[in-house]
Amino acid sequence: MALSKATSLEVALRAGVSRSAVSRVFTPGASASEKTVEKVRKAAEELGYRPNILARAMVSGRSRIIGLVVAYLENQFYPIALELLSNALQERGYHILIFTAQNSEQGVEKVMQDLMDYQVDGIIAASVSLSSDLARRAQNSGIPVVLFNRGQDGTDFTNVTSDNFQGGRKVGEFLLAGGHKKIAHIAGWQGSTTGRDRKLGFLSVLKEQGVEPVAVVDGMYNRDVAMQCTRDLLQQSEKPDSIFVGNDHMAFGVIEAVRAFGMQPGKDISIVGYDDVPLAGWGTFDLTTVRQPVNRMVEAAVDRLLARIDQPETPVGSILIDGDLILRGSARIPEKWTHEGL
Amino acid sequence: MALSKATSLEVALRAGVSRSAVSRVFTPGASASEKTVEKVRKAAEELGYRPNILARAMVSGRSRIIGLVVAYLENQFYPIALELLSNALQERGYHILIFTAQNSEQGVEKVMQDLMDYQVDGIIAASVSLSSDLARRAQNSGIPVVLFNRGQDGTDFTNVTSDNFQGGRKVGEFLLAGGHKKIAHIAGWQGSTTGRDRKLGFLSVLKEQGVEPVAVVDGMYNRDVAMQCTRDLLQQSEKPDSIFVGNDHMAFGVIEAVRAFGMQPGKDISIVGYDDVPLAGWGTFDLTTVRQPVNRMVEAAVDRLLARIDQPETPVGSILIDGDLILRGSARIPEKWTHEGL
DNA sequence: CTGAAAGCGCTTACAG
DNA sequence: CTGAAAGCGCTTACAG
Repeated sequence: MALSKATSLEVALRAGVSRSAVSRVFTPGASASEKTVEKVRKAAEELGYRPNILARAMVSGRSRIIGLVVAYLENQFYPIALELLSNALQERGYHILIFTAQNSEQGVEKVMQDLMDYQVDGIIAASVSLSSDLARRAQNSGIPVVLFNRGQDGTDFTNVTSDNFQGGRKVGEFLLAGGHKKIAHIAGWQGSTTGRDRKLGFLSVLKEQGVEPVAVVDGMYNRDVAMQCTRDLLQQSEKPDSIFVGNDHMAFGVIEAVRAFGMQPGKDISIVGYDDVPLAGWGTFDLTTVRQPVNRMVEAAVDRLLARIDQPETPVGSILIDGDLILRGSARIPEKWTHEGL
Repeated sequence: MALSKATSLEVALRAGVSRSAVSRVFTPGASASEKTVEKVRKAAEELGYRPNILARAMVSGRSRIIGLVVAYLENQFYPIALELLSNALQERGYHILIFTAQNSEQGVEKVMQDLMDYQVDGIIAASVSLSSDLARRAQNSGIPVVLFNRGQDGTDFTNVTSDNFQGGRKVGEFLLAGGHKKIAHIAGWQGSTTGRDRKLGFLSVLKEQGVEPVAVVDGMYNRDVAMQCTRDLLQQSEKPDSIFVGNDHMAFGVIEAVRAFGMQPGKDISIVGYDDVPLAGWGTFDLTTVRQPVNRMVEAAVDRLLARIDQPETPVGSILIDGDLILRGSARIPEKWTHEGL
């Protein structure tokens, strides 16, 4: 009944030991005799006692709280990642405190303050549009940071991404092998490394094979922008026979725009995305796309973050995770390819 | 530089006042002379001081943390709600700690313990499948709870939902006015009040007008189940000319299944959903649906929760928010209706 | 292994 | 309005 109202002192009294003993029983790795452990556990159970994490945080300097900075949950990739991150962290005894970032400079400032006010043990920044300023400032304050699905030009931070350059290359090879001649690219936001790397990888293949893209534009990771780009492309004299789109979220809009022109993806034109969010697998879109292995990305991010929390000396570093091209119906598949991927 | 490392004592020393004075300056509503405020603010600024929320929480008993229990972020309604809830709470000086619920009984138990360990000031339960057990136990421990998008048979809790019964009625009236004769319902999970109320409202209208539905099945809020139900319905001798689906997430699957039969929603058959998530507005689905006014639901939920935190005596109660039927292309629109809704 | 004591950073009656 | 003191619930050296 008196759930979580009991304090360690009350437990100590009932168990006939000191508060120190109670604390030790609830501290993994601390030494206590079998007898003590038993007495304390019994008393704790009867009183419904659980250590107050906040009090523990004060003295230990560990809040067991990870700040997650996100924005733009409309792109399905992020909620999925959030759910997996939360699960993984919960299993390790941490929880996620959400910080929704406003993009203004003021916003970054505010988020940074909030993050520090709550004494988070670490930060996962999963917002592509987030100023890397935030990461730098957290780092300066000694708070470990992991950039999730967001690269970094310098080498100051730990970041976890899929291998965007290689992913872009896979799409290039796929489209060329499929005999496409008029290839366009509606890129991810060029202010982000993900957008740039995918583009760079993609274009590097075209260049090697001597193919000049008919168009390369910035879709800004924005659905409306991507749709408008598509309409523009389809009205050109030199219509593309294929479009590589910087992420799935935009690609769904591109498919919609293509259909509005009476064209059928996979038949009249090939569309390829990036992410492989669940929607991509729906028959409605049936989108060929490069899979970002969210599970492994989450695992890596959590591993690294907790490692840096436990041992601040752990070196930072970029983690690149390989992602497969998933073949579906939205793009013509080269005859000699099996359905097993590359 | 020494961000957030400074303590109130250091600020006090530098400002030439006591720790109490510093505390008062940072406590809204506490009394301090203009002079003191000025001196303290200056010293704090120079030291980069900010009160430690965890320490404050210990003595004040207020953590400024709200536990949000969610699951199934694949249904777009939830991430959208999460983002809005987080924004609204941040504005009021609170933050969301995420608890992803596993559905097992063990899971509920674990979530409950975690929630209490972190001393959350309040709980928002936005998981339809969450055992109301959790809500009850939190309540017993004196933690205010708001059920979001989830009703409650008793009247013990504060819950915020759209007016699901009326919403169901609107769909019924709409389909009948459109001249539909063979009406089917793939309902939301019947273990939830949302699923039940929508169905009840819907069927009440049919009954009033003496129309017997051709089928009423439980779609479980599961896309695959809904698709299978659809296939079954379309293979019956008495095919439906319209289907009311318990939420948008299932409706997208229903539309897909319908198209796979070579039928066109809005022409060969009318499909109506519930929620009006962003996807519903995409041309690809163009789904007629009842809008759940997430903004207002979030506002109400936050208002009520914070009210109960500040004044535990605040009575609980159900809040019903009216939602409009949004007319789009997936269902035949009665001739006499304008496009302005009901 | 165990307990007494100090301390984490803050707020809140209590006097003045 | 202001400061000294006590205390929030816990952990961690320090002796024993």
